[in-house]
Amino acid sequence: MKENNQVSVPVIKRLPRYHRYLEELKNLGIVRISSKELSMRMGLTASQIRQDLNCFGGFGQQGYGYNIEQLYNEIGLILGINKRSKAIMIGAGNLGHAIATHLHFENRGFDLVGIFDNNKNVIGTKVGGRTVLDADTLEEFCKAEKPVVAILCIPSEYAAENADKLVSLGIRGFWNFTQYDLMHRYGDVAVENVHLGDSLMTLCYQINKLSDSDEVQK
Amino acid sequence: MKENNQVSVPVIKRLPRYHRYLEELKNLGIVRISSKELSMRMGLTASQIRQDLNCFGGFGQQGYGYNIEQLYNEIGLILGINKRSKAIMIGAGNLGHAIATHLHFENRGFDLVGIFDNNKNVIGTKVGGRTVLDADTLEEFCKAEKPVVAILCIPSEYAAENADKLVSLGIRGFWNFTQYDLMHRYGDVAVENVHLGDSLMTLCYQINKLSDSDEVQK
DNA sequence: GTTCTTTGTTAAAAAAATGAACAAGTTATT
DNA sequence: AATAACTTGTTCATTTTTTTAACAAAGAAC
Repeated sequence: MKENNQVSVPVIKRLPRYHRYLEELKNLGIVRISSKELSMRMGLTASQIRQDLNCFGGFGQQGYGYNIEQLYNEIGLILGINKRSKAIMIGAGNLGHAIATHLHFENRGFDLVGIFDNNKNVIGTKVGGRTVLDADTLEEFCKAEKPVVAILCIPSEYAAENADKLVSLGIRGFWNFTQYDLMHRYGDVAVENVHLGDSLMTLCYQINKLSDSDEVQK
Repeated sequence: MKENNQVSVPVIKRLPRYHRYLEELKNLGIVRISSKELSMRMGLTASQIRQDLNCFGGFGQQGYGYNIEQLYNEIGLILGINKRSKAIMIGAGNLGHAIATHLHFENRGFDLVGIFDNNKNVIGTKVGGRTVLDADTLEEFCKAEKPVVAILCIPSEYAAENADKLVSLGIRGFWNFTQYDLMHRYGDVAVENVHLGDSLMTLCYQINKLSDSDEVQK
């Protein structure tokens, strides 16, 4: 139970995965689980699980293990997904459209309260039950609604100017789908990048490495 | 120049980022750059850049630095994005549609040669200039075309069965957009996960941590 | 030809992640 | 009630990764 000092990023990144596995176990009707059993299901070590969880508190009991529903809720609390921070989306193109309709924001701590675009053909259309708003009304909207997170689904070349403007309008975090690197640009602004192009290139490297080693074996 | 021993994953994950910065510099017409200058632009140390690049070979020259175009090409070669591995997409829903039309596969080492779905309403429609094929013809298609990578844009509950089948049909890598954890399931199969839900939860954590520390300051 | 720059490389130190071990508390069994 | 079997929280050790520093060697600039 050491909430005082900062928890490392890799630990945080593992929390959603724990959450997913616990949800599945919960839905299977299983009540308790030991770190050992969970570790085997998840492909980790029991030690790592116990240490990860212990960054936030002792949720288990000796001889018993962890109560699945309780641990599931605790991790939800740690992640803060029970709160509903307001999010807006900038860019309602192909990708924005898919993100807006595909993701369950409400299960992950957010409310998607506005979708903006500057394309006259898109403004006014419905995306996942929400009407796409004119980007010109963004400032007005932000002053009224005070969203904290912006989802950037715009071409990379417009990322910097949009991000600067959004920060000035009170945005405190970005879900960044552009290639542009927002990190290190602002002080106290959270940035979560989804660089799909980078991800695809990484896969490319892995594939080529596999076929290289195939050739070596022959 | 130590190509013998395995290069660590974090290094590989940084390569696409170097590639992006170099492309930008190239487009600006800049010819050469030192590790020091690049480090300042990218928010890294010069030492780290030199060490990363040196995993693959000596691409620079003392007193000169790196030739941007050459380094750009070298990193492309390392990643293998000049080859064109065949990829297929499974699932042409919202997300699949967006991925297929939004990403430039051909710049990242892949050719998207087939898109499959089992929804009769989607089969036969065009997605990014490609006709969506019937999932029932997948086996036949794979035997003829021999794709190496599958992009999974299907609901998580169908991920396991589809992945097993695809591996048996010769697929050697997955770009996995489902929540399902494919890792550790097969031996020599590359998996690149894009867990959007996890990413959003991580952002949620960061946002809440920021506002917590705001409250502490007050 | 001298000075300046900057790499590739090695080494060392620091930080972070992972794994092993165990006392102490809980549950199950006899 | 006593004993055995489990399993956590926690500490310590190991491994991995990152960071930093240093410097000979080689090209660039003047």
